[in-house]
Amino acid sequence: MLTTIEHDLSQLFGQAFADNDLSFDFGATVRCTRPELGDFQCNGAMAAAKQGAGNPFVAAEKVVASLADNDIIKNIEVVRPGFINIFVNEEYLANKLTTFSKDKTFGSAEDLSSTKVMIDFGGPNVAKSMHVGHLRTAIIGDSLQRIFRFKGYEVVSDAHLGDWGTQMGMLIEGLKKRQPDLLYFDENFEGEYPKESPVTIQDLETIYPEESGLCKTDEEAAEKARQATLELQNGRPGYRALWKHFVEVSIATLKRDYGELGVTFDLWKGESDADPFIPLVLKELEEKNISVKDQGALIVPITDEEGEKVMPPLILRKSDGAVMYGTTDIATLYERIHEDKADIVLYVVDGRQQQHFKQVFATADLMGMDKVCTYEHTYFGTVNGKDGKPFKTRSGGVMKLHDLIQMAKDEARKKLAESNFGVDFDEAEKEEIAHKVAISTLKFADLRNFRIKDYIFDLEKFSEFEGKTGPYLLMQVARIKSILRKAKEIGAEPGELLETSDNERALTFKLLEFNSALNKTVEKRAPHFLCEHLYNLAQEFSSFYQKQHILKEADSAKRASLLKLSSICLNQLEVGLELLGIETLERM
RNA sequence: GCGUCCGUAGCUCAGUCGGAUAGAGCAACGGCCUUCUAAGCCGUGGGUCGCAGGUUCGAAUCCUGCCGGACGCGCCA
Repeated sequence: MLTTIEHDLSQLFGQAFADNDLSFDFGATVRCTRPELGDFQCNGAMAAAKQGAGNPFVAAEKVVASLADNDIIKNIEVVRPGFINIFVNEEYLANKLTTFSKDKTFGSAEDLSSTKVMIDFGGPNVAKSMHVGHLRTAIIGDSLQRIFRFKGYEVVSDAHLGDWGTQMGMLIEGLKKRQPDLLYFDENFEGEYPKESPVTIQDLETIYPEESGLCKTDEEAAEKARQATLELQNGRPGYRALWKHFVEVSIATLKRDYGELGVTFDLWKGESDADPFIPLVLKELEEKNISVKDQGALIVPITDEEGEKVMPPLILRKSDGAVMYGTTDIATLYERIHEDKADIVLYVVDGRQQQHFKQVFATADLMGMDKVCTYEHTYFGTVNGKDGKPFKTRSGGVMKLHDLIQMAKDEARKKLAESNFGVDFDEAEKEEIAHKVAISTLKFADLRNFRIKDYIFDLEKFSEFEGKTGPYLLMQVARIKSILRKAKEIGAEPGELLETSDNERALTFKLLEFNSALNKTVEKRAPHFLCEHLYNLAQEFSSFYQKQHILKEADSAKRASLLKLSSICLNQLEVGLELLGIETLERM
């Protein structure tokens, strides 16, 4: 079992506290906030004092005096009011890093394969092409699925297409207006419908916004769309056949867009797949007296313990009989629990839907689903433009994802052309570099911000290649690879890690922080902790490599050790970037 | 009106189950390429952590109130 230094020290100190009749938990030891004072610090004595253990300084000294013999601590000091500062010895440090580096996951994976996590992200809608609004859920969701798998969970991701709501009725009515003679609209038709779709994705992308706009002002058109939706849900054959074409055409395009981003899903299910479970859910809700009729609709009132209404109810059936997305969400959750046997379901969906998920989850709780499953709205903030309003193009339109990627690529190409590098690279490699740099820029710029907060994403940010960015990390990876290649050419290979020197100390500690960064990422479902770690790691390497010329090191054992340290660093950077969904380059 | 979230350097953001002197990137200024990739490294300046109370040996972090901003609020998703 691999244990971190923090863990080893916490055990050691915990025992010392226990030996003084104080709680073991006071032994919790963390990295020191002030590196010049120590590598690690234990603040337990002060916490103990608060709970009546007397003078914290005295308590700390007692604890230190009763520490067991160990090979970890080089130097220890008690500072008022009761801090215990620890320096660890160099040999222990090198051994620790050697042990961790031998594990593919740096000791962070656990056997969690019996816990099934379903991650619902993407949520693209049929007939709508991907735009910036879909960027966050795709990037964050994809990163989370990679991270949870890496940690050892069984993970299933689902795109959960928006394919069952009123927009389907709008599309049907919109198409009927344009091509009324299609046999899908003939109620008396009983033959086979064509395999070939009557519409392209371009058609759908034209029809949807027009109809959607129309329904906002034209009550008659809106009513027709609602009616068509209901008929579709009730199984009218022509509508079902048509709808299937809409979905297939859309998925093909979505797969292309997600492919460009490097995002994949295990399942391409949609709201419609929950349809068979809707009757089951409605029946159970009725039998348990959870649902009630109200103003012609079937609803679930959301109340607190006293029965006071705390928010609007969840609407299961509209007064016209059609179901809503809350209904399909409940039915989907039901399916995920009863069919898929999910233990945890994460919804990586915009924070503006918090109330909706509270309604859905409250209903699920009433049905007792919380007894067998944990469900969370892993929400994220809005992507805003420089004006603080949701991001738009200069002309005020919605920025398409594809265009966004092209812009980032153009900038990357420009930057590559300006630099001294890559002059001898062929066009294909330059193109690969431009693509990976562009994707890394977009992904890192998004992931480095704490999920739940809104953030400003302006055009300049796409072309930001300096500082705390994706390309910076790709650069460090390329540099280390280059060093290792050159080392190989002169016959130098990574070898055994020697006792950690002063210049390697910060880098070594940083490498050993991978675990806690990853655990925090998992615990909070927030990849920015991992981003922060990887950036700091890359910086530490840069700093280390600037101060010490590896290939010019005359002592071959020392050189082998430095190469080893570099290769561990490379490995951790590559593993970490992969968890963010960022692909690395051999050179750039 | 009710509810949710946010307010940290000129700008963009970390840090928030209480710890020591609040960090990073960008922008500004000053150094470093005949030396492993300068998309880099080293350094300088820059802060009433929205405001006011409270709890504590100790508060950006916890509690209360206020101010400012974003978002959501029965038959769209």
